[in-house]
Amino acid sequence: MNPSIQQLRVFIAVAHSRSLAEASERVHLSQPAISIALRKLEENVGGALFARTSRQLVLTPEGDAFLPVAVRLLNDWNEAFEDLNDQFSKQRGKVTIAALPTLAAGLFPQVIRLFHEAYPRINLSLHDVLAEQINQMVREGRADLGLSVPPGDADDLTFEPVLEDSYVAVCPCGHPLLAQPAVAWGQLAAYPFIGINRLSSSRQDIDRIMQSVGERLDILCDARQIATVGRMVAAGLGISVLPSLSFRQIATDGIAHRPLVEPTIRRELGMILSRRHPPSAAASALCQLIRDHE
Amino acid sequence: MNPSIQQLRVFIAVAHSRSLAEASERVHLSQPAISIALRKLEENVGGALFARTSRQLVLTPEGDAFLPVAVRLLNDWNEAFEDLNDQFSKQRGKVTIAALPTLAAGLFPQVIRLFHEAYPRINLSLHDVLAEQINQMVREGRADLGLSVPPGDADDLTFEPVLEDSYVAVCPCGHPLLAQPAVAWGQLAAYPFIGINRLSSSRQDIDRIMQSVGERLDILCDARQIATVGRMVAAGLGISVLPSLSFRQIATDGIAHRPLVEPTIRRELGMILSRRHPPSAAASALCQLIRDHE
DNA sequence: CACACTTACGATATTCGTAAGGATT
DNA sequence: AATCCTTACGAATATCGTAAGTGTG
Repeated sequence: MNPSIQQLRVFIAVAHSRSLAEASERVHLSQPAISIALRKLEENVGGALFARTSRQLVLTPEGDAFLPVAVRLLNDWNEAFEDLNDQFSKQRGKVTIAALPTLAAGLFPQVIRLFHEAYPRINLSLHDVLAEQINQMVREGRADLGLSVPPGDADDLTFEPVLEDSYVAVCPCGHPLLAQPAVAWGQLAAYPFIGINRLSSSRQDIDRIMQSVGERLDILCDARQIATVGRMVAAGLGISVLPSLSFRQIATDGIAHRPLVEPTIRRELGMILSRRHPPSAAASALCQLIRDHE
Repeated sequence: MNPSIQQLRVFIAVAHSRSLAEASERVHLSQPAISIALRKLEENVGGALFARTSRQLVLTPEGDAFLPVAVRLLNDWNEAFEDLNDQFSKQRGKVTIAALPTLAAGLFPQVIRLFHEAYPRINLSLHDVLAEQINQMVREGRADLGLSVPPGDADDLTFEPVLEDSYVAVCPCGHPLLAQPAVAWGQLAAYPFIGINRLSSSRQDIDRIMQSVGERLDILCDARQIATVGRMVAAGLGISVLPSLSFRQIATDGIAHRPLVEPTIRRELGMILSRRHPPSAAASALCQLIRDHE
């Protein structure tokens, strides 16, 4: 009662070759199979697509008018499913990532390179934004994947830890704090401090910890870019605290770092996914690569 | 290995209702059938279209992107086959007829009315042209059907007789020939003659017959329109010969007719079809109606 | 008789519905 | 307990290939 894709393929092959025998080779079917498929199709549409003369087939006017429609139908069909298949076989696709600047610059270059080698035709789009925006983008489906600190109370987001980072004190060379193997958080209050963006997750961590040890930073100024913090410290304006991953990015002559202790803070970093928006195949592949990376 | 139309239907129904149970009602299938069809489709395309959470289904990004494509695919599919079905069920279509002017005006009005009553949505297009042009139009597929005299030596045309006509002598009232019950061809030569277009099949018939009886018409003039012939005869300019079908069309006061004998000619009229171009369903229906008409 | 399409028939695959089995609210 | 999805299984259907049949050049 219902025409099938296969019947459409048969019709097109027969119409183009005007012969069942030749069509059977194109479609990789036996000649009788072609004959029957064509007959079934004609029963389905309620009339003859071909006029059977003695030894050859001729398209009826209806068949002739239907042929281009059938070709378009089949092409659209194939194209649609090839597209879909490409996406699932990760030969095509797009992944949008929202990552903390620290991770965007720190973890990303290596991961991106590996991913691009594995799936060269998948497009990667990276947004380096702050933690709250990351949560929002993942929540709204504007990003497939977030790379950030745990999202806290958001029950529509999942967090999967990937690596742990720690905070380090960053000082200009020759600074007294560098004489120690490690620096206690409480000691930071004694020096001018170069802060990073108050909205950033690390800054909020830092403020919270200082509060918990009962001290207050002597903040000289805040910078939005980590590199700026590095240069200001190198210039001797003050000291700072950075996640060690961030420090690695700006490590240059003139500054040095010491681990921060009392308390020793582990900063958990990982992947954020939405519960409401399932990950695409490409995004899942990237997640798996990130998991396997460490 | 190959997705099916039914699987596409299921996918769309599930995507729109976000529930297998509800989709099963739309598609008129059992719930397990929906579940399996969806799973098969996902196997076919190589990835998940839905993310199965505890009790509800959520489209994956791939499924979400595919949904509008699937809808378009299915709509195109349905539309194409509905069109085709309409053509075969004669609910739509077009028939182009090439007919001799005699038949176009004589046979046609009744047949057209019957056909249009039976198949109101089929478009009829009529070309009243001469016999040679009819043959050419049918041969080239520009007309589905010819209504004419037998096409002679054309082996790519078929002729099916429908009715026979005879020739009549047409005279103004009071003309001496009207005194007889029938007129012999040989008697025509004695009076001024109003001819019809030399290229028309009836004229060629007439000339041939006159030659065979060894007489020559005294041709006053030729007219292209049969109505013109009628008026000229009525005006007393001369007599004429017309197929009786044609005479009926122009029968008015002032002219009368008598059958032509010696020889008694039967003019065969019928349908011309192409051997190379099979008739459309609509054209076949018209042919059948014409056959049944007499 | 060779060629091209059709029919016949048995084997395989797909699809469906009923019934039973989880899992979640 | 109720709801929803999944799995299991037997039946109906569809599709295919081999083989035999039909008709034309």
